[in-house]
Amino acid sequence: MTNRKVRVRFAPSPTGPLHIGGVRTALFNYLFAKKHNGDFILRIEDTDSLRFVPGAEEYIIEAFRWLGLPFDESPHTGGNFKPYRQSERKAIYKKYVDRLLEKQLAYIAFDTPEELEAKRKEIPNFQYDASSRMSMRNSLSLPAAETQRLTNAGVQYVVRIKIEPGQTITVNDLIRGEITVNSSILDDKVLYKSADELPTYHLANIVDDRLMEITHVIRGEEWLPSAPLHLILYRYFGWEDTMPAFAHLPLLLKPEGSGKLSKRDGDRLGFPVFPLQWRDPQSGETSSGYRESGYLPEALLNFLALLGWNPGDDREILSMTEMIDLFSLEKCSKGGAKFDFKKGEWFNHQYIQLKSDEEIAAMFLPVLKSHGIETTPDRVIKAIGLTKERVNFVQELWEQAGFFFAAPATYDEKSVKKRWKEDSAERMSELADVLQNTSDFSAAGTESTVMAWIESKGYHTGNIMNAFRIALVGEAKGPHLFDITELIGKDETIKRLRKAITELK
RNA sequence: GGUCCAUUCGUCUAUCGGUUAGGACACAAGAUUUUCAUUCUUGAAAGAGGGGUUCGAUUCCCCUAUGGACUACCA
Repeated sequence: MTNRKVRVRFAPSPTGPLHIGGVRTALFNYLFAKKHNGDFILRIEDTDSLRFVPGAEEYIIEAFRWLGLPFDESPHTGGNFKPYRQSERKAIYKKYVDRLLEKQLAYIAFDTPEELEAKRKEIPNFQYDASSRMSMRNSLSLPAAETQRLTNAGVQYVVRIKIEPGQTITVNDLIRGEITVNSSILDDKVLYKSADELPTYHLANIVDDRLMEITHVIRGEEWLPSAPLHLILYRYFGWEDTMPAFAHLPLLLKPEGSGKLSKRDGDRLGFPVFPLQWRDPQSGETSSGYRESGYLPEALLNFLALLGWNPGDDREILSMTEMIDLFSLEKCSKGGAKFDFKKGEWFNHQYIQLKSDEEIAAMFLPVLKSHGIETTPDRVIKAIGLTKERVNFVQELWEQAGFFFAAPATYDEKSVKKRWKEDSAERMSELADVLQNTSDFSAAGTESTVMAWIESKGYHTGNIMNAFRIALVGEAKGPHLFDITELIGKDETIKRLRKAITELK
């Protein structure tokens, strides 16, 4: 087992958009695989025909493409272990179900959902197991001929695993150590449904992991309670020698209060819980996505990686190669992590600073266009160089740099009240004249001209400059004033001064 | 209810028996600045509680409390 090639899988169920917790699970799988030069596989677990949502699989594929986590094998990229969609593996599962039945490690049960529900109402804490199975309708309690008659008649049934009570089951978890339970607390889980000829998760999971030669199962903590069942299944099949190692990741929790992270939290606090925007085909309801909210995939991944894992030192900004290099399951924490989206915003800020002005400009161009701005790439790049350090998201660039491309439509009331003095209109008028006669309109040239003028007149620098800023920007914000004048140019600068003079008086 | 898992600043975390318990986000103050930000500096901020083991426990064990997951013919 030690010399087997590392192979891990991410196995989502196409029942809706990918949850951010799922993205993190996938990321950890990816990091682990790449760290060990192994394979990262996508397997679509669509064994629940009732909950299938159209478009969900495409969403998953698109999300991973955006995130930049390529699969070595998947329903779309193919591979040596196809098919990778469980609904296409029906025949395979049937074979293994029959094997369990033959070895009498599983049995056929005819109890209908209604009967089971009635039973649960009748008996508190009812469990379908060794203590109760003989009083139910199944191939263990019924005469063989009757079982035969019912199946022949096409009566729907399920196959249940036959759990031997009183056994001590110990599962070794790479993150948590040994977990021991008594098999008596396990119930005879359904492995297969005749209704759709599909297995349930538990059976499909074991069979596929075996057949696909998965070496490590890295999944969320919600699977911990069923790990003993999976171990028993491996034993029943006689596959314990190649059984994958298990690692159960801590859960992502609500930012405040208690409970696991849900879509509602995102709506309430204003952050996405899905990588991409999702429109529910049933309700038509739209949920926001990280991509549409302006997150850079690298930033999202870096942020997510540090929720439940640390590199072993104080570094926080880590490239994908660094994360792969440093990753280890031993460094994963055991406790759940509250989702601090504020820190996610900070990560995005950091990654925006890491990008070149050209790259950011390319992302900002559509935003400008949406505001009806036509301009040259060169101007956009320069404007971004002056403003990107102020923003967490590309979209915010409009607030911080929009005035480079359009004169203020309105003037911020507060700023005007505080900075636009009684004599401001008069001073700005004089300033406009001074600028009109300035030949060198570079930032340095304009600055020395204006400063000399202020000094010669004995004006208060702050008063002049603040009023000037309001005229150009519309409020008391923005980068160095003469960087703005240089970029918007002489004509526009003077035009904005005149406009402010008439509008603010 | 039962089973399992977890528990260090508000949050993410470091610490693998001996530390002034470190870093980051958020927060506060200060510096810088012609504005607002950024940036920089500084500050406040933690071992759930109780028993053990030990010369010595945040660290190991037990109990309690709290939180979480699971308990479907869902994954």
